[in-house]
Amino acid sequence: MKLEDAIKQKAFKTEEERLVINLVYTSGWLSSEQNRFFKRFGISSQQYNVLRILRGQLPNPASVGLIQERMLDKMSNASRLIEKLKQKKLIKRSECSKDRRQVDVLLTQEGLSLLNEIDGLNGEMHSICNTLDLNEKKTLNNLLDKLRN
Amino acid sequence: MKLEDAIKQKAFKTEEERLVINLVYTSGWLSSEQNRFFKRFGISSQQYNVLRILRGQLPNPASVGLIQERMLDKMSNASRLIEKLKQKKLIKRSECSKDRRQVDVLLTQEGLSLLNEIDGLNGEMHSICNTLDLNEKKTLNNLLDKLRN
DNA sequence: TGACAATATATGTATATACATTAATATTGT
DNA sequence: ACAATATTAATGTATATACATATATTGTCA
Repeated sequence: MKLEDAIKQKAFKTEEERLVINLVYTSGWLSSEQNRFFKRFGISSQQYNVLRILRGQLPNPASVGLIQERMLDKMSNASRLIEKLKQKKLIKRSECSKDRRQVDVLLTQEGLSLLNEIDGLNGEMHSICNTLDLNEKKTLNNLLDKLRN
Repeated sequence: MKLEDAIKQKAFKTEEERLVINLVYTSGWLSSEQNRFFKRFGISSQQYNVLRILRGQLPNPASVGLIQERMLDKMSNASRLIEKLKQKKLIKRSECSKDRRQVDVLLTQEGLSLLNEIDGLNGEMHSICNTLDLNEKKTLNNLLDKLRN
């Protein structure tokens, strides 16, 4: 849906104003889509992000700090997400022997299985951008990179 | 910063995967930028959104439902945002005489003044997209519209 | 060594989102 | 008219983010 119709606004003063509002609106749309996808697995998209980071470190554990550093949103609170994932038995936590301030966080077999299950549905998750052809996806990727500079 | 460096991931399997992650990452980045901008005014970007919708209705009041409908993120909870804005004396609420289920929400003079103050800094708020030239902004606007279809 | 700074993680509080439910009021159909 | 249904807003609970602070441990340097 065109932005103006979606938020029932007639026009925007400048291209900049429209872009900022378009970005905010698209963020919300994306977040809804993502959460809807992950809901059937009983996790949030943020928790999925943590699980993927942990898989990327296998067979090694990861510290909370490393997870936080690699998270898509750097300001979020890895500590509490990890606590939730532990309650779901998708990860385990243990004291790091080399530095007792740190904790070793490691995927459980259950967590790994869940990731594998989700992998099988990656196509479905990525289908949210099916409205764009390959060139448009590349252009959008480049523009988003450039925007953040 | 390039996405791969930002989240310390070497490569993505497909353009779709990179795009989805890029969108999520850019959403978080944008949200941080926005909240940093609005912080000095003592409001959140979501509360600003509500104030703007109310100004758009002036001199008429708006119902909670109308606000919710026009919000950038449709799933958020207008009722509680309105309560926060009322505490800050930026809006006032009164029972709607035509339909006693509804409430009339109206900007106060204080709320209107705040919006005017923020208007003066619109340039600063929109400067987050200064890294793009006008054509790129137009292209990005179009691609975001198309993405959500 | 011993004081002080730096680091890693956890936690408290405030705000926002997601979803279900409740309460009051309005509308509809017979 | 009145019973059933729909609509509007508020609220309860769970999750996540933003920021400040607390606690334990490690590192540094005089």
